Amino acid sequence: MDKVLKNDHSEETLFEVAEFFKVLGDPTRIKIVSALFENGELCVNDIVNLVDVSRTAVSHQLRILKDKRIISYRKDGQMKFYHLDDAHVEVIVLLTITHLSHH
Amino acid sequence: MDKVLKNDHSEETLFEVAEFFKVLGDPTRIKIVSALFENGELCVNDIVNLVDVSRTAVSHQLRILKDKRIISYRKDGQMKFYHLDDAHVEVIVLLTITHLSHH
DNA sequence: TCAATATGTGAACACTTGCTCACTTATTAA
DNA sequence: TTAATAAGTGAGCAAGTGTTCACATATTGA
Repeated sequence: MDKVLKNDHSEETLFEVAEFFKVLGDPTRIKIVSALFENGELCVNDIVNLVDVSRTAVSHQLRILKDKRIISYRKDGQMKFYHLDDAHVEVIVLLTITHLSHH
Repeated sequence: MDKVLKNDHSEETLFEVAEFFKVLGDPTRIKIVSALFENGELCVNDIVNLVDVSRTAVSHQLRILKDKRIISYRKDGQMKFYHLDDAHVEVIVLLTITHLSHH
C-alpha cells in the first residue's frame, strides 16, 4: 500500500498562521510585544523609550499590532495605555525564546 | 517610588526571535513546515505536490529553512528527504493554530 | 481661546523579498 | 557514455515593507 501524504491543516489556517508570524517577525514589533508583557501596560511614550525607535515608527507598528488583535488599549485622558490582547502571545514568544536557546 | 520599566530580554535575543518568526511568516514556508510535521519526512517532489508551488520556488524556500536550522535532510541516492530539525517548531506552530482558533 | 502635550496619518522612498527563467550539478539506468 | 531524473543556483524583477517627514487630531491647563 502506498504511503498517503497528509496535508491536514487547511490552506486558509496556514495562511493565518503565516500572517500572525509575519507580524511578530519584525524587530520593532517583537520589542513592543516583549515590553508589553514585561510591563503589563504602557503608554506610547514609555514604549518609544523602551524600544528605541522613533515615535512615528512606533505609532505605525502599534496600528499593525492592533489591527491583528495582538494588542489593544485603554484610553485615559490624552494618553493611551496599550496591553497584550491575549496571553497566548506571551506563551508563544517565551516558548520560542526557549527553543532558540537550545541551539 | 516610581514604576521601573522593564526590558528583560536582550536586544539580540529579541532580534533572533523576530528572525525565527519571519521565516515561519511566509505562506510557502509554513506550508512546507506543516507538510513535514504531518508526514515526518518528504522528498522535494512530494513537497512540491503538497504545497502547490513551483519546484524552483520550493528549492529556494527549503534553503532558507535549512539555513535557519528549522529543517534538515537525509540523502538517499539522487533524492533528499527533508524533515523538521527540532520538535519545538511543531509545538510552536500548533500552539499558534490553537491561539488563532480562539478568535 | 491659546499653547502645550500625546498620539495618529499619509505620501514618499530605500530596502527587502519571493517568484520565475535559464542554467548547473549529481545520481542512476540503459 | 548518454539520457533521464532529482534537486539546486543566480540574476532579474515586480510587489511588499518599515522608516522618515510633514501635517493632523485630541485633550488638558493657563
